[in-house]
Amino acid sequence: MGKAGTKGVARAERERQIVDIAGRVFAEHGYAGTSLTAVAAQAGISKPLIYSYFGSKEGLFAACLSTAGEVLVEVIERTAGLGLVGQQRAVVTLDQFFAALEPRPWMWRVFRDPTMPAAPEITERHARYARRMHAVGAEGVRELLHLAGNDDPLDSSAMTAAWVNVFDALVNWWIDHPGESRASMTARTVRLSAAVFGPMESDPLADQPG
Amino acid sequence: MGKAGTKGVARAERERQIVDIAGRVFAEHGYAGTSLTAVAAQAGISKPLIYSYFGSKEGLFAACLSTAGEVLVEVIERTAGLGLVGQQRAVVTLDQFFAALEPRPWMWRVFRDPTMPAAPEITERHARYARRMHAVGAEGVRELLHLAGNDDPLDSSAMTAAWVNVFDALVNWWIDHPGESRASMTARTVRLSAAVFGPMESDPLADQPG
DNA sequence: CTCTGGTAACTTACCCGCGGGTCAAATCGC
DNA sequence: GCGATTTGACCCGCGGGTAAGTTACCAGAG
Repeated sequence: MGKAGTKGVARAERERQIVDIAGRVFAEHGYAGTSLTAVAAQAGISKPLIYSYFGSKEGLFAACLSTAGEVLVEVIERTAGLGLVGQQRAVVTLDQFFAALEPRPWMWRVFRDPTMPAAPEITERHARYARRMHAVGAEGVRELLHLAGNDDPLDSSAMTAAWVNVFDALVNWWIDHPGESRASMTARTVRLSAAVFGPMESDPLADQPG
Repeated sequence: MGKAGTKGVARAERERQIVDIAGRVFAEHGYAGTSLTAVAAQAGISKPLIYSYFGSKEGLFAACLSTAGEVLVEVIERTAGLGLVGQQRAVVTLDQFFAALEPRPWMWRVFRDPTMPAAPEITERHARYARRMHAVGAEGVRELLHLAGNDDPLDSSAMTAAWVNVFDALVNWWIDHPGESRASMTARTVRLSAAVFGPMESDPLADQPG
């Protein structure tokens, strides 16, 4: 594009901007289907700048992955700490996730990208976040199964995978329906949860943080 | 590898073999992450043979996709025709899918490959199968929601997406646990379904086809 | 039964563009 | 001037795709 030379954008700020745009592209086409030329074009900068800041395509993806992982883990652990149970816990967790993903929906898809590189640096980092999130989800699932008299660990494992994918479906459905607000999505999950598990006693969202 | 010249394998048989191996590789690495060189190596043949039979990488994927689509649509439509409802319908459908996927588990992942090429020839073919499957699933979901007094079409759409992903989770969990037989998977879904929806009145698998 | 041509089944060797990655220079703020 | 920021131009391997030749099988002709 233009000439060389600084445009007065500090490194930290530029890095944030690149991560945000790269996240969007990775989310749309997957890691394997994304070219850094495309990312650079989207960001309005040149490819070598990305390499100068992130070292490699994997490095850039790792930065996006860390951003996503930090946010998602924070949300799920904070929500789990509220001490809710059952249906209410599920609905509030979803609501908090929608809130966290509203500004950057790409985080979810990047975190679950099936074409993620197999480099140990990436897989280990991903596994660290995934393990923490999985632990929280599995705890809730065990609780639910225990109430039904089921303590089979493999049942719990399969059910946790199913629950995570329900999550995934709702987030993706939301991304595919940009007209829906966070509030309307949460109301929807309340209705759907009631249809599956039966109605709840009280308003599940009373006194929840914004 | 060896010399040129026919090895006495008829075209139809070779095509089946290539589709089966390509399906496995596509399922493992996704369309975007798969190279035909790798597929040819796996199949023990050379790359031009694949091109001579399938024309292009997209053509090969289309063949895998059609194989998967035909099988999956047949299963879901046949099962829907049994006239079951609610929990029983869900469990029996899963059981029939496990049976159909047992010999070629790659079919499910290929059909749901998010890195699938965007060529109209592919997307249209996929959409045709997906629409038929989706229609069956959506019908069951509408039924369930209607019983709970909910007739919102968007709720139904979101719930159908969630249900399909539950499916996806269980199939992938199965693929990741090769020790599990179809029977043990089905027993597991019965237990999990009971934990979520409450126990069923009768044996859901009485008199079902093998 | 053999010879011969045709065809179907294959392979080696290659082309070419795309995309990851690098170098050295150019430009700007201070 | 000096360092941080930024770029155009380039290298190179990988992977999709192709051209042309090689081998085996199977007619039918003699």
